[in-house]
Amino acid sequence: MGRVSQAQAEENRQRVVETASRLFREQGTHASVADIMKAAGLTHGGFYKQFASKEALIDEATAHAFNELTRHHKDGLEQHGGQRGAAQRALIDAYLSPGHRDSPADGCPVAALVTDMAREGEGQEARRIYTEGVGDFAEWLTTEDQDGITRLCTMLGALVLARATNGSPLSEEILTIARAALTASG
Amino acid sequence: MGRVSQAQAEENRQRVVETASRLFREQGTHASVADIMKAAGLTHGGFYKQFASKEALIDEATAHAFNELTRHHKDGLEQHGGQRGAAQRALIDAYLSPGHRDSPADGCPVAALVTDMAREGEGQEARRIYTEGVGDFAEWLTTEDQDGITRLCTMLGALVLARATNGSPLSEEILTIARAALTASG
DNA sequence: GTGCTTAGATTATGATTGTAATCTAATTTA
DNA sequence: TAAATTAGATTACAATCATAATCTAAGCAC
Repeated sequence: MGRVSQAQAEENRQRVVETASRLFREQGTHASVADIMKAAGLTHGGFYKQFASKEALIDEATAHAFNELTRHHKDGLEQHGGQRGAAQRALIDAYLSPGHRDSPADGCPVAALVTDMAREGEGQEARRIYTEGVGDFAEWLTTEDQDGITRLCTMLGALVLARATNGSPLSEEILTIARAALTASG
Repeated sequence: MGRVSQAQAEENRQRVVETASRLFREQGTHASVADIMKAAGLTHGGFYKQFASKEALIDEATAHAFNELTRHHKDGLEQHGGQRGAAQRALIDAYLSPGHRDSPADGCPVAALVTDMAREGEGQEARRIYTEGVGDFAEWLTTEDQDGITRLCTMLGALVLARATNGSPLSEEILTIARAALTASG
């Protein structure tokens, strides 16, 4: 195939970013350019017409995932009529659900990318975005009587541990116990 | 060079396992066979004289790291004259120290491998060992008034988040706040 | 509508990967 | 000590990777 309209091209580019954002969360940033392009319905050679490098895509895909996360938090707050406490409790329940554990691709990027970011170079834009996102998430989780950072650590730790032990009874236990601990205190 | 004594060969093999155990924690299980062998002072071609596959090495290296962890816990308990509470407090302080954050290679395998294990196939021996290790660690952290699983989630979450945000002030904050939260309650 | 431009397909490149065969020198074993 | 064995080095292989040049058909400006 040859050329495509500007609008179509922009839509395709956006689909690549979305697809990458999902595959990176699912497989890590080692997910190959070829796989991403194929999953987006394109061929790998065309990639460099739209992106300067794979690193640039990682940056954009990370930003995209965190924008989604912010929107998700906003929506949650709206759905509970602006009541922060209720929205937080609902978030915790969803965060520590088997569904979220089993679908990292469209789940929390803080959890899905945590190890990839730790291994990324310190100068990467993706890391900057990630760090900013962690701060925002922690702030969002803060209540009068409990710190958001601690709550985030417990939630995230439980989720990644439940994923790593998935398939064993321990995985379910982790989700249940962490949910109880988090909803009891805050 | 040609052959080497059985004792030397066994020592070399063990060094490969130790080196792999460190590199996997530092770089993930994507660390290449060639890199591991080079770091162990050998050439990559000889690898398959000692190991059936890379997967077999991942299994052995994971087991090795968890044996180290168990020994570390035992030593900690001994150093505090068998007083569980004191040993636990010391462990938490060390776990959430900048030193541990900055040295994943000889740090906790539960934290370092968490994402790799989540992405590993469910049939892998390494996953079985990992899951078992998580259970042991949680049990070790249990007190009369607090569940070990929750404490482990908070500790591990804080460590991996501090690593992912390393270089920013938030990273230090995460360590400090999580340490305070964990030592206050238990 | 003609021609310039370009998104995406095709193909190529050099690096790196896991795996394996072959070689060689030294250790075993007989 | 001579023969059989084998740990590790060398080399090779097919697959996969990020990147890039080239091709081509269609959009777009004139």
